[in-house]
Amino acid sequence: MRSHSGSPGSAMRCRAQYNRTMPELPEVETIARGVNARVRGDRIAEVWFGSHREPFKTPAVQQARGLEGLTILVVNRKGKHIVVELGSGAARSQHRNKPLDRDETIDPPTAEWIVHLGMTGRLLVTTPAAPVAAHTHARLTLASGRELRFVDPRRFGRLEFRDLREGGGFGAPGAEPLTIGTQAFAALFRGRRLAIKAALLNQTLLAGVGNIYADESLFRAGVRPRRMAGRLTRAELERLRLALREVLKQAIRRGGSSVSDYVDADGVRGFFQLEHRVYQRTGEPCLICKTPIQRIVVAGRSTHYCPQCQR
DNA sequence: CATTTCACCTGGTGGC
DNA sequence: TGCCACCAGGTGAAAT
Repeated sequence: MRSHSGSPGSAMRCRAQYNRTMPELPEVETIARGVNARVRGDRIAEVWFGSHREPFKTPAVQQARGLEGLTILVVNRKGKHIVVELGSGAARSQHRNKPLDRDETIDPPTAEWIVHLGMTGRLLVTTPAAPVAAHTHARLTLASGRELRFVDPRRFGRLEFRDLREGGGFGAPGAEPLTIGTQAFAALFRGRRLAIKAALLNQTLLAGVGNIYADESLFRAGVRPRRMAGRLTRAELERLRLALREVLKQAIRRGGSSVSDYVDADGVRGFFQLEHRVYQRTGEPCLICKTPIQRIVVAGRSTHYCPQCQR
């Protein structure tokens, strides 16, 4: 057993280890927007799947068969999932010269391609000639000549194909943190006996919050990560809701400017690191009160907080 | 049922 | 130089 907390060496090691932000709600939102801008309206001409084992929720053969020939109507986000709406594209020609808004579809979708990036997944739009990165698991050749590629070294990502004629569309189980209201937010945690941090990470309650934004929002709300969720006061819950919304919005704003870098190149880089007030700042002084930031483990995840500012 | 723990997976890193 | 243990974390299954 080796303790980590407080050692400046370990904090630096952690930082150096990741030059890419984990895909949580803001990153997925940014990626979905970027990919949408590049591929909407394009037709999937040919599909290649590379992995033999199972990073896929739907078997690769079935996905390939389903995807080929369909037109990408729009790319959206639900929680941490990227949802690619697909249709026959039959009506496409009538609209060829008409600019499309993000949420406008040409015709009703007949299928969906769900992409979850896991920890290290990337969804890239490239030329077919672009070098194929290691751990490329899927390549969708588009009629325009571009390629949509799914790359995921750690294989925590998931790909799923849904035929909407056979079943319903994908719905994230949890509420959207950007739009949930005061009462509904409070109701999520009522009577719950687990740590608030664990509750924030539970995707069936809130969809899209991961380790970074859980820590950052708890810091901004002044709430300790280990507090029992059901024991938070109304005021604390409202502070948390607003802090979470604010921190996610801020990250999305920041991400917007780096979309082009991301989609064509190599990942979500430098999105939000500079804004981190507690995440991976173990041992460094709190930006408010100078108290060293503490690292503990909650719900099996490294958790960072200020013992002075968070009660 | 609610909650907790753990396996999955790879690359970067430090220690020896 | 090389080898190896450790660790990051989203998710879902298994355990409690």
